[in-house]
Amino acid sequence: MEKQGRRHHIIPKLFPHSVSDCSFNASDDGLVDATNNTSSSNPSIPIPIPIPIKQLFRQPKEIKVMDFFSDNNIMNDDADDDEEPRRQPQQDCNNNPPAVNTGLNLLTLNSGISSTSASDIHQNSNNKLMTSLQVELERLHEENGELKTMLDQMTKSYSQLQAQLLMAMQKQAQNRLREPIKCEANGMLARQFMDPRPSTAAAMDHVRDPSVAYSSGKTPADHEAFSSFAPSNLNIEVMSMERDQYQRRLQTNINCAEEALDRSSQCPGSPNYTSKSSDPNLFDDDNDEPKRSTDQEQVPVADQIPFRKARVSVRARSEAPMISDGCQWRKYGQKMAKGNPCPRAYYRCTMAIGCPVRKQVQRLAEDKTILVTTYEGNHSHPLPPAATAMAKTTSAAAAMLLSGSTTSKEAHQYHHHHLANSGFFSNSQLPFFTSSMATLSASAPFPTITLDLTQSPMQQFHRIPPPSSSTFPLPLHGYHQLMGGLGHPIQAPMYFPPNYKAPPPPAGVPLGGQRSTSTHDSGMIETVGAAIASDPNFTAALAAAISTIMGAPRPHQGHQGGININDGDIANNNAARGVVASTNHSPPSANIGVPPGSLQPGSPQLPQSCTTFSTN
DNA sequence: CGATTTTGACCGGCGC
DNA sequence: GCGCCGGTCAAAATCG
Repeated sequence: MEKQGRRHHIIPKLFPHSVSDCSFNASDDGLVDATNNTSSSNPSIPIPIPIPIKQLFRQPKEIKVMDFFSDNNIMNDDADDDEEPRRQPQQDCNNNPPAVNTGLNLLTLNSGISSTSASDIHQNSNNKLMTSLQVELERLHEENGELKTMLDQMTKSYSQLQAQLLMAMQKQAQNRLREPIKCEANGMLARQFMDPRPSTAAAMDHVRDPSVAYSSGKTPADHEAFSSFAPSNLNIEVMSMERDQYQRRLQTNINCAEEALDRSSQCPGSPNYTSKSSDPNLFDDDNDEPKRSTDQEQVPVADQIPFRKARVSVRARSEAPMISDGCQWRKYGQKMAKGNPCPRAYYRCTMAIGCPVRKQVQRLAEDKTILVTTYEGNHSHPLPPAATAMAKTTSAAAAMLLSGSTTSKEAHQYHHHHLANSGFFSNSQLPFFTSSMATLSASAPFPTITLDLTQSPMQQFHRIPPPSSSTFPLPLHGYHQLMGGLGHPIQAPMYFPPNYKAPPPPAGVPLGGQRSTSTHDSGMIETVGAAIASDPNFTAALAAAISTIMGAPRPHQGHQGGININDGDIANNNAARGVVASTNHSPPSANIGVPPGSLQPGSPQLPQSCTTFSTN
């Protein structure tokens, strides 16, 4: 957590007055105070910064900017200052020589003409005024165009984020089905670590969407109503208990989470900058009654669960101090973590001033060849292709995690019975992502999804989570955060309608073998494919997982022919061996010439560009 | 000389 | 209240 006192220290330095090219927020609540940022050229024109739509609509003063096209306001910079006597250009021209300095020095042209009559002077002054007004008009047109562009961008962003919310809502519905089993193993701890914002968002959609609607009150009757949402064969009691916690979070999230999270990581322009900033319908603090459940009651602050940021942790074998993920990072600290002889390095993204994304890099104490990179926050800037690929890949892995990442037998069964047949996010979508590759650690101080790219498929399949870290499917909350956490929007194919309901398990369809031909599957594959194909650096880590998994029996193999990835067919690539062979603890670059014998039988081959980790 | 890294100090959260 | 620990800051050092 950042120190508040120091934050205010830094903000002026990080956020200069000119923010036309900034897409981040400077205020603690994650929003730019547009009223305090006025253009130097024209105080009436708001700076073209990504102001949340809600704020735009809340600021009629700024909408009045368009009134500058009227003659009455042309010479009056402050359109709202009605008390100040307006200067009437025509009147001034009639009574006095033009006293308005237009800054164009138009008078000098006529200063030498002494024989001009009063009417000529009048006409000249009118011409000057017209010229100045035209200049002003053009300028305002340009600024208006910029504002329109901004609005369009925000509208697009809002649409994307709405899709995210819908998807999150659906995933949460699925998680609710999955939750009882998880609770058996993890108790109620899991929910505690969930990122609240998606919960809020999803809850909002629950209210809207009758397909997943359930009461958000806390009365026993509501418990029943909520429990009725779950299948009868589930642990209703646990669901109800969890719902209590969920509702507390919902309450507090509405009031506080956005602020808390935005303070930490959200920025306008960030993919996750949804929520209150870009969606006035969802997070209007003043007029959000229709968005909330009518029977909600305020939860005391004491009941509020501290909000924690979700993190994405990627494990990969690398001798390099840091794997390249396409972003620029600046190291700002290093600490010796307890229980690990290897120092933990702290980096922050420097691709944009004020980008809140940070990452930690540390080697595992158990295996120092494994590099653990933990990402936190949302980028406030466009990502380069490599970073986008990284994000896509991670999100794809997260999707796979959501599809059924569990380590318990029960959960697997449950996943198979209730989720795998849904057709979405089934394990068969991405054969190279086994369920246990991505896990969420409940023992971590933050909800952390861990993408383990270091283990062989059999290891992963039979992996037993360490006692200190229980694993369970990443709930929606974390997933939603994850999607934005790495600074990328959710891919369109990952969206499914809010009223979607998992179809009943088709008889005779093997579990996990259902091969959906929907665009969701193909979209997922494309997403991951693009990620793999476009990032030769992160591919190195990912290729390890791909190669090892594809080289082993796939219990949920249903995707014949593996993955088609653009022009790079992983199955025919060579270079995964380099990563696979990284288990020999040799520098990755030395793995290029690894004999085929070091590969697992059937290991795919990746381009040689994938054989090395790029180091920073 | 600017950018980046290093490193000790500081702060807040948390458990005892 | 105290100490531990994780995380961050910022001055100094280093790098390119």
